[in-house]
Order: sequence, then structure tokens, then C-alpha cells
Amino acid sequence: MREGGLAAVVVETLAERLGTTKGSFYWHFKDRDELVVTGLELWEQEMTEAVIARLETVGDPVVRLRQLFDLMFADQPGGFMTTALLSHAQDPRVGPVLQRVTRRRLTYLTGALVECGVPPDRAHHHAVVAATAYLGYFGLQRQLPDEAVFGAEAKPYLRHLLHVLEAELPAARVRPSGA
Amino acid sequence: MREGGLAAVVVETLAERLGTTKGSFYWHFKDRDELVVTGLELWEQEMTEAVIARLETVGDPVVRLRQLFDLMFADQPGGFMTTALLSHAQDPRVGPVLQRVTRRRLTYLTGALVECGVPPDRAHHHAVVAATAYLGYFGLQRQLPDEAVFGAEAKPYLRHLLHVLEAELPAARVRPSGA
DNA sequence: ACCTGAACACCGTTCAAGT
DNA sequence: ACCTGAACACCGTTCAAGT
Repeated sequence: MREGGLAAVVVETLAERLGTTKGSFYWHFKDRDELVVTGLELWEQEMTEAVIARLETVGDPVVRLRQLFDLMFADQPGGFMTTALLSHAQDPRVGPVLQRVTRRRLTYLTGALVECGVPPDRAHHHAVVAATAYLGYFGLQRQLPDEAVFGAEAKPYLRHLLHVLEAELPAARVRPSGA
Repeated sequence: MREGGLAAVVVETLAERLGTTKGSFYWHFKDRDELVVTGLELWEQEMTEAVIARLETVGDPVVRLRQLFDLMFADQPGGFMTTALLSHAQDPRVGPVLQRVTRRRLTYLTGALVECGVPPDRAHHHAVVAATAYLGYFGLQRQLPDEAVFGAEAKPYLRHLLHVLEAELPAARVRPSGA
């Protein structure tokens, strides 16, 4: 799914790989659609709710926010999965899950910024900026897989982005320049 | 293609819609792959090369750059097409075209910025920022089609982006705040 | 030069029959 | 409860035969 999109999810191939027949597949799932939706809902839980739950254990909201950014942009598989789903946004199986995940992430991010002292409307705006940066960051890597578009190791793009986003935080709590 | 991805390109459906048989399709195209590639190459020409050719008629590099930004972010079908292709970036039919288009756009954008007096490495960095913003802008609209994520009519997101990008231009030529 | 219609392969889906 | 194997539908592809 992450690599080849919906078309890569093939019942017959799956059955072969599991050493069984495709007939038996239909005991476990009503049809291919149910497999796809189940997989997407699993992804929703593991990759969004689970991450949020983990972040909630962090006490300091500024530390939590930074950890959130770090997790977001360090998780290549997650980013590739999200950008892979983009083409199928109109698909009735993918659309609803993708909308839920996107909204959940946006609201959580907005809330995280508010807890850091950013006014709500600016927080929402910054959450949108972060979400577009996320899609763009992984999308561009997907488009140009053979190039280090964002530079080799040091990522000036991410630094720039974090700088813009953190510029909004109450001055005293901004990440020291060395971190 | 733009709406349903590769899977929506169906020879039988196409033949029906044209009131002919699928057998006759194979007189015009070697196979479905050739149709897909031909379509993508057409898109490459119409949506990238043609736009660039049109921009080249604009004399003033700063005016040209603004026109470029306007075209980029006003062209919803174009943006949706690009984000639709993202999932198929690994596909041998889509990948090469998508890479060419992306690289072409990045180099052109970088060049346009350089002609406005921006130093080459900063120009490249800003071109990358613009490219990610482009993917993020249309990607997020694709993910949340029922919401006006970026605000109704006035687009503070784009204004913000243009502000960041134009901040780099030689001071005297920056777009007046009213425009 | 261009089209049709039948044939076949591939994969989703069903289901009667097995254990 | 879980699996198999045969059957059928759908669509990509081929091709001999038509105009």
C-alpha cells in the first residue's frame, strides 16, 4: 500500500504469500474492500492515536511540541504512507479514514500549540503550515527518490521550518540555537 | 487519472465511452501502459513546458516570478494532478515523467529567482520551499475536500508564503503591500 | 488503414464440499 | 471453525477476419 498504492493490494498475491488459497481469504474478510479498510484503520490507530497517546505522557507542552515535530518528520514510512494515500483521497474506502486522520492531526497540533501559549487562530494557521510542510517534505522526497533534495545530513529545510513555527512560542521557552 | 489515479484508466470503459470496441483500442496503442505514458507526456508538455514557454515572454524577471507563483497556486486541476501522481511515484510508467517534471519545475523556479537577484544556493533553497508548499497546499485540499482549510476567499496561507519567498528579493523590487 | 468479435489470462468473488 | 477447488465475472491483451 505504502509503495504501490491500492492496486498493489492483491488478494491472490496475498494468499500465495501466506501459502493458502484465495478462497480462504473470504472466510476472514468479506471482500477486498474490507481488507483495505481494516488495514487503513489499523494504520489510523498505530500511527496517529498511538503516537498521540505517547505524546500525552510528556508533561511540558513545549517539550511535547518539539517531540511531536521530531516524530512527524523523522518517520519516513509514515510520511510515505500519507503521501501514498493522497491519490486515493476520493476513494470511498480511503477518503473517510484519511479525513479523520488529517483532522485529528490538525486539531491535536493546534491544541499542542495553544498549550504552549500561542493564540488559537494563529495556532490553527501554524498547524496548517506544519501540515502542508509535512506533505511537501515527504511528497518531494517521493517525487525525487534518487536525490537528496533537502541536503544530505543537516536538514536546513526542517531547521527553517521549526524556526518559523517556534518563532511564535513565548520568547523565554524557544529552543536554544544549539539544540 | 486526476481523480481516481491509475486504476481509473480502464480500456474497456474508454472504448465504451467512445462508442467503439476495446479491440480497436489496440490499433491505436500498443497496450494500456502506452496510453498511460502518452497521457502523462501530454500533461508534461501542456502543463509544464507550455506554461514555462508562456512565462518566458514576460520581460521583467520579478513580474515573471509573481506570475509564476500566481499560475502555480491558482491552477487547481494542475495541483490535483500532481498530488494524484504522488502515490504512483514508484510506478515505472509514472516515476520517470514525474521526476522530469519535478526537476524541470525546480530548476526553472531556481533560475527565475536567480534572475531576480537571489544568490544561487538561496534560490535553490527557496525553490524547494515553494515546491513543498505547492504539494502541501493542494495535498491538504485533497485530504479535506469538504473544508476550506486555507480560509474562504482571502488566502492568508499564500500571502504568508509569498511574503517569505519575496522577502529574499532585492528590497526595491518587492511587491507593494496592497497587491 | 481501421475496426470487430471471439478467445484467453488474470484476479475478485461465490459457494458447495471437505476437514 | 477454517480451508479447498471449481466456477464465474471483469478487464487487459491477442489475433484472425472483416471493411
